[in-house]
Amino acid sequence: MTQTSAPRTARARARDELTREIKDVARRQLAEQGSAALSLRAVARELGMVSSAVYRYFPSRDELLTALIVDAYQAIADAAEGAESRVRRGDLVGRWLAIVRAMRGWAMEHPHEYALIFGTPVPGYAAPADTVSPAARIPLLLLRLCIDAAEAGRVPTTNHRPMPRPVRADLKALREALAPTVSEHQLAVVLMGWAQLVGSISFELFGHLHNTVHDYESYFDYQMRGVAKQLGLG
Amino acid sequence: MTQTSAPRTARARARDELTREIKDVARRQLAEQGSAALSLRAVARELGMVSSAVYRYFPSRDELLTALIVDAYQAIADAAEGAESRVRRGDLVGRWLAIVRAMRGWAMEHPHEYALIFGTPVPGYAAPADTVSPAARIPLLLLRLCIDAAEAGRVPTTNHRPMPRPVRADLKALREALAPTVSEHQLAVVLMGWAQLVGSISFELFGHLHNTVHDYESYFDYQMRGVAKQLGLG
DNA sequence: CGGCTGTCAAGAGCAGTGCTCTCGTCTGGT
DNA sequence: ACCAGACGAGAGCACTGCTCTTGACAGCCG
Repeated sequence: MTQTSAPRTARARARDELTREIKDVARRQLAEQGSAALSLRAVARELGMVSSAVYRYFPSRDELLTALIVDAYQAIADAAEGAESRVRRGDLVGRWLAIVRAMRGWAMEHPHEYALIFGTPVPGYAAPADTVSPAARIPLLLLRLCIDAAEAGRVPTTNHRPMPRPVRADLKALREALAPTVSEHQLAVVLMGWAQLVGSISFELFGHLHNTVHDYESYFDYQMRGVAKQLGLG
Repeated sequence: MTQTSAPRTARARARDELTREIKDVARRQLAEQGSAALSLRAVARELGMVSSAVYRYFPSRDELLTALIVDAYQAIADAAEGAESRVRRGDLVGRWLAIVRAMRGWAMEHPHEYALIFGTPVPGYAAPADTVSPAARIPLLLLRLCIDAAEAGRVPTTNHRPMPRPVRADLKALREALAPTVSEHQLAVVLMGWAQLVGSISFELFGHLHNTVHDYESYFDYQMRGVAKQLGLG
């Protein structure tokens, strides 16, 4: 019953290792040609095994894809958290910029994996429960940032527009579940900031700014500084 | 050499009709199961022909998909333009809301077609030139709206942040090519508004607001009114 | 230590895909 | 009336995800 990192039996060790190898090869193929081109048979071929053997480790192609999705969520969240942690906690704008730049950087380095988690959901595929907690890491990171901002006395600059009742109700429930100390307005602003962040990266990555903007990085920075201002970070 | 709407020969007429039928069936299959499930063979089967015959009309599956993409761009632009045209031209916020609501409505009715044009680009697929002009229709519509706003003396509410030199250069080139009368700042704001609009619809459609927001329509309206304010529409 | 049980890789096979090539047929313009 | 070109049908190739069966091996219990 020892849950140590070293698996008990040689069989179990081999199984873990092979599972990891399959994921690694799959991730490489995914990175090179995109999710649609990810083929279980091709993975098996590259590993020198037969396709049916892979099914001992992943019951279906979708299952393998889900494992990669979870990994991708973790990887981009690691990048964001890592970058943010290296900034002085009092520097709110710096923390925000660290997060968004890390996300954009990761997305540029792993476009297909980014597309896997923030692009069109794969057809007829419903995200399993395993994905929701990794997916929430960055939003929660942003929320903590805004809580710190609130504690420092900073509030969103957007003039307080009247909020429709159903929106207020949704945000109230969310607030009570996640962060009782922030206001509905702050939550609304952070949610919009999150959408704007992901939308911005996707826009660039999916080519919607082609022939429109050329210095993407400057434009992204400019845009994200604007969002930081909206968030009331500085 | 008569370029009339009625095709010359019976053969040409049959060809046009069949081309249209193929697109219709393909669009239906696309709407039902998404782009990945679009199969030339299935389309052929439904039309009572053999798969190779379809290749007389579309040289490849990608070519058929491109035709559907162009149609989708035109359809959503038609919806947006139609809705906007029914609003009094002096009502700037009304025109903006008409456009964004029409876009969202069309997206909800045709999620897979929306995903085709605003989601992850299909793997290894470079948008052909035929798509760029239909794709630009809505951005240009928004630009005209902002020009009207400028003529009415309305300017973006965002306090004029310093704009990095490369961003200003990009926007200057864009401005001179499209709308010499607007300022770089207005252009920047309309570009961000466009990104926020598409990002917002995609976020909802791709399920990123699951368990977060429940009354999507109210939230969307609330958010888009905020963007209207940023755009300086009212 | 021996046998039983469950895991494993391998192979064959099914149904489906995009796409190509060939082969008759029929049509439209000369 | 003829003939090039368009057309539909069919066979076939290489590929996919996935299932089932078969035989070999490892790990556990008596």
